[in-house]
Amino acid sequence: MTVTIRDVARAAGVSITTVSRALNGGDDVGEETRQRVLEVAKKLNYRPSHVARSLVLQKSRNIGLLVSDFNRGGHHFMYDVLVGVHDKLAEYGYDVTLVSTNTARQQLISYVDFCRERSLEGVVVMGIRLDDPYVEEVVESTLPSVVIDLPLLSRHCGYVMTDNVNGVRYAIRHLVNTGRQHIGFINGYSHAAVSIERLRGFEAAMRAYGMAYSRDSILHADFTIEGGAKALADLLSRHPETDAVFFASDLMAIGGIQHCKACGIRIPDDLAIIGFDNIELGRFVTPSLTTVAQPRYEMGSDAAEMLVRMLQEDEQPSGTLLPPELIVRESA
Amino acid sequence: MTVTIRDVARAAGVSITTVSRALNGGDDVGEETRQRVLEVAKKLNYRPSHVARSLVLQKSRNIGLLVSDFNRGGHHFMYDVLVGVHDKLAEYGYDVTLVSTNTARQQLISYVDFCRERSLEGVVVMGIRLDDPYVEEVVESTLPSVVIDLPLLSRHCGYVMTDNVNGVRYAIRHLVNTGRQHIGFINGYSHAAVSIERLRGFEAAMRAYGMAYSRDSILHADFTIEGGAKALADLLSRHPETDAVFFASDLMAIGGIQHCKACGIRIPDDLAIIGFDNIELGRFVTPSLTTVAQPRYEMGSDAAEMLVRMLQEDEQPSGTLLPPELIVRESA
DNA sequence: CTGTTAGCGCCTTCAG
DNA sequence: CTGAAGGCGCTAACAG
Repeated sequence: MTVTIRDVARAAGVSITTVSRALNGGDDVGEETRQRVLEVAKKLNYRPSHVARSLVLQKSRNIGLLVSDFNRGGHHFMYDVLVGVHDKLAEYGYDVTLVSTNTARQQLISYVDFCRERSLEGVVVMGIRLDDPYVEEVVESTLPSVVIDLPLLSRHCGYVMTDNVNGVRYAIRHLVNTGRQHIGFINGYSHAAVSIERLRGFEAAMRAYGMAYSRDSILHADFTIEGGAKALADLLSRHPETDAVFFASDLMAIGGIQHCKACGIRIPDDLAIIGFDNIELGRFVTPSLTTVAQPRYEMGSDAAEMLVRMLQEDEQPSGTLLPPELIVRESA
Repeated sequence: MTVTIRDVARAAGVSITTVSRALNGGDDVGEETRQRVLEVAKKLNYRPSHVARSLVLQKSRNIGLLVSDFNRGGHHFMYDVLVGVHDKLAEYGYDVTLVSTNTARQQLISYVDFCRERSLEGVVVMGIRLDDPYVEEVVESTLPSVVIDLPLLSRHCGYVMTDNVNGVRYAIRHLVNTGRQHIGFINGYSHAAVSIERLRGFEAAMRAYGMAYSRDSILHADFTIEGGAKALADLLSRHPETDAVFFASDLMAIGGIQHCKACGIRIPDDLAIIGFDNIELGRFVTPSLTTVAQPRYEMGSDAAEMLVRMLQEDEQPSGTLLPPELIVRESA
């Protein structure tokens, strides 16, 4: 049925060894022998078995893409990252196997064991939260890994994420440059890693641009539309003088827009609004949303690249911050 | 380094064979022997190598998820389907490997050969178009496959897609039930498979509900927002009496909404609008979009299920139509 | 009930 | 330059 290296050897009248060498570019094969082998291999449409090769080489050239909480939202983000990971890995000749924490949990085995069973050489992790029980495993295991969007760093674990601090700074700078005086900030869950960074970015930027702000013009919401609307209502009741608000996510910002519409607040005339994430939706709301974009595809491909270097060049993992981009639309 | 079956055998004082049997639930092992083996295996944290097992069993328990045109538009569609495929396959103990047509093309090998190299037992195909050169290969190869959203059927190839005809019918029925008299239809590319079905559905539904319509109240656009807006303008200039329009995609429908806003046409009072796809965006536009939803996750998991049955029960592939759902919001 | 033997398809010393 | 032999980790007859 399937044609193996043995069939090629027989048809070419040489040994299996010679076929292996000819196909893998060994320099110790006669030129005409090699040609003959190549021809035969092609005629027979021979495909070397990756499984057999993996077994003997003890390398699978297969990398896991661990998705924590697979079926939760966050689609835009995940899909783009996934494509970036895949493309880069394919470029280097690695396959990618989908791994979900759910599956491992079901089978009651650790994710590292899950990967070991499959001889995965490394893992790109995405969608994981700081309070996820897997975090410890990822950081401490010797299985090479690169985490996306969470600053986990260890001997075998690197990360790639957006430079949140600068992302926030770009937004604030834009608001300052367009003459805003009273800038509020609606952040996400206070314990989320990105929230902490974005808060840091906000404070740093406000200081850097010489803007005063009070502690209670910084609110927290839950990353949802409703939460954003409610938080903005809150903020405005405390500080009616507010003329600009930076939201730590687009969804919350859109909630803010809806609130303004309902209250007759004009955007951006009365109030400027900037979000964070650049979800597709932002282009289509009215007014369209000014936002800070994360380079999703690049985050994936850079993570993949780091992992490959760890694997092939034995490079140390590191933390990479990717530059965000301010996308100016109508809302600010 | 890694603990193999041999280590377990030694530690338990039995032969490799016995370990294999004990672990795989063979009934020809003494109960106490089995217990001892299991204990030792657990203590050593032994994990059987899938690679080795694949080689000897000639089964990889690995399925490819072929994504045509990977980096094209950020399809939420793709992501949901992908998750559905993964979950179902994981349930049955299959791994899923990402395969993109780009990669195969780059390596100048057919996608079937690509899968053969990796010993993939079958493939779920998504994002492929009727005019894709891979279609022929998918249909004719003996590699078991299930295609999503394209009715390809052969000895080794089944499909899962949304029942477009009924989806359209639900939309039309809703318009009729809410008293609309002059219903227009803005379809997608005329050669796209789904467009053909949706047209069929439209005509059948109009007939079934006794609604008159003229040929030129059926237009084609290109699935984009701009295209939808333009097509609607066209339609209304030809048929000013139109009081409802069904769009073959949400994006086009949103274009329609924008056009109406620009022209002062009130939705749904003057004109009812229904889309197709249930993209996330639809919930957030104003007015929010009534639309026909496809069961994306189920499409993925059903496709996976069919494939598993083809593999395990040697079942014939078939064509499955999944029921769509009308989601009524403000626009109609 | 248990161990021995023979591979799965491939790569890699080690001898010619 | 080429081939023979051994083995990667595991399973499956075939004997005891």
